[in-house]
Amino acid sequence: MKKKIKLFIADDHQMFIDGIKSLLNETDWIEIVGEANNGREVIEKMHIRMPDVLLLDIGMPELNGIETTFLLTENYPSIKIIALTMYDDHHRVSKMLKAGVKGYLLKNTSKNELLEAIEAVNKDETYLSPQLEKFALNNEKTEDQSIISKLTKREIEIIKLIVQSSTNKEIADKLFLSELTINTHRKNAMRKLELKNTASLVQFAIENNINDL
Amino acid sequence: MKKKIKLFIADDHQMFIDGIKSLLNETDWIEIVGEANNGREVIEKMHIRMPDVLLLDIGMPELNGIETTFLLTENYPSIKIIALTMYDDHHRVSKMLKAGVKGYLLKNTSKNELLEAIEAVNKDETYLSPQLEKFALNNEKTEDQSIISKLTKREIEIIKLIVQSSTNKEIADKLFLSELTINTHRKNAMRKLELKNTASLVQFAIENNINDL
DNA sequence: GAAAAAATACACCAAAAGGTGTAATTTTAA
DNA sequence: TTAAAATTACACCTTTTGGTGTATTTTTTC
Repeated sequence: MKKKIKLFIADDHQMFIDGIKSLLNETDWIEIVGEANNGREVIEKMHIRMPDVLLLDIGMPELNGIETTFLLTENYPSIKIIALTMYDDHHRVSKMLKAGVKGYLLKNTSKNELLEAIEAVNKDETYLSPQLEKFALNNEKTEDQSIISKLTKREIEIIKLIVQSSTNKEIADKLFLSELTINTHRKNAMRKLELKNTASLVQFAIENNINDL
Repeated sequence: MKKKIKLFIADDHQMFIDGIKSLLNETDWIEIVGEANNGREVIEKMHIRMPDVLLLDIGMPELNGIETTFLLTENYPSIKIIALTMYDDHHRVSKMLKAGVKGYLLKNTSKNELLEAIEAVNKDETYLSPQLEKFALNNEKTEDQSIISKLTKREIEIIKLIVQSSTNKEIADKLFLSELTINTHRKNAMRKLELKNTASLVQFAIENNINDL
C-alpha cells in the first residue's frame, strides 16, 4: 500500500471541517494531521505535524488566503496548498497561483473532484476546478487582462475611498488634491469599467475585491 | 433500536453536502433521503421520499431560505426545518423562525451540535446555535428592533433597485410611479438608516443582504 | 371605525456626480 | 533618452442625489 497523504484542513466553518474529515476518513490513503479555523491558527499549528497537502479556505478571518499562502510557501516551500473558495472568483485564481497554491477548488464541486485534486497536487501537479480551467488557460497568454488591470494606481485608490462612502471633496482633502482631479479620476475609472453611476461602481468594487488589490 | 430519522440536505456547495452525508452516515439513527443544490430543487425533490428533517442552507440561489421555508411549511406542515447559515445574521433569526424553521445553526459549529439539533427538532423542539440564543431571548420582547425593520416594504424594494444601479427615473418607470415619489422613499430610507449617500446605501444593502429580505 | 402608518407626490433648493474635452507636468518603460 | 502612460487640473454644462418640508390618499392595525 502506498504511503498515506498527510492532510491539514483550514476553514472557518467547523461543520465543513467535520464533514470533510469524515469524508476523507472513508479513504485509506489520506490521513488528517491537523485543522484550523483561521489563517493565524494555520501558521501556529502547521509545524506540529507537517502535512503534505493543505486544504485552505481563502475566505477566512484574521489572515486571508493570499497572505496565508505567502507566509506558508515562504516557510515551507514543499507544502502543497489547495485553495478552496465558494465563489467563482476567477480573477483571484492567477493571484493565488502566483502566491504559490497548487490547486484551486470551488466548494460546489463534488467529493470525487476533491480526492482527485488531493492526489494531483501531492504529485506536484496543478489542479483547477473544471469550471475555472478556461480562465486559467487564457490567463497563460494574456496574463491579467481583466478589465480591472486597465485602472491606474490612483484610480484604484480613489475607488476604494468612494466605496468607503467618501465624496470627491472628502477624497480631495485626504489626498491633498483638487476636487476636480478626483472627479476626473472617478470619471475616467467609470468610463474604463463602463459603469454608469456610484451604485454600480460600489457594486463592482465589492464584487471584485478592489479593496485588497 | 429507534426508528431512523429521515434527513434531506440542501446546500449550494456539493462538497459541503458530501461532507455532511459522510458525517451523518457514521451514526446509525439518521438516514439521508435526498439532497439538492438550490431552493427550487428542494421543492421538486422533497416529495419523492418525504424527510422528517430538512437541513436548509439559507444562502442558496434561485429561491432563498425564507421563500423556500414559506413554500415548504405551507405544503408540508409536519416538516422540521433546520436553517444553516454562515453568518451570525441574528436579524434574520426571528424572521426565519416566523417562516417556520425549528432550528437555526451556524456553520461554524461542530458535528455534535448538528446531531443535537437534528435530534431536538425531530422531537419538535426548537434548537438554536448557542451563539444565537441570546439574540433570540431579547428578541422575545424587542421583536426585531434592528434598524432595517424601520424600513417599509416600498423602501426596501427601492433600495434593491438602487443597488442594481437604477436611477430614480428608471425605478419610477419600472414601478409606474413619479420620480419624485421614488426620491422621497430613497431619502426617507437614507434618513432612517442614517446614511449619507448612494455609496453607503449600496454598502449597507449588500452587507445586510437586503436583496433577500 | 378611528388612529396610525405607509405610500404617493410635490416645492424649493443645494450639493454631488457624471459627460466631454483640453492641457500641463510627472513618471515609467522601451 | 524619448515616447507613452499617468497624474494633475480645469472649463462647461447636465443629470442625479440629497435635505427639509407639506399634503393627500391608501392601507394597516388596534
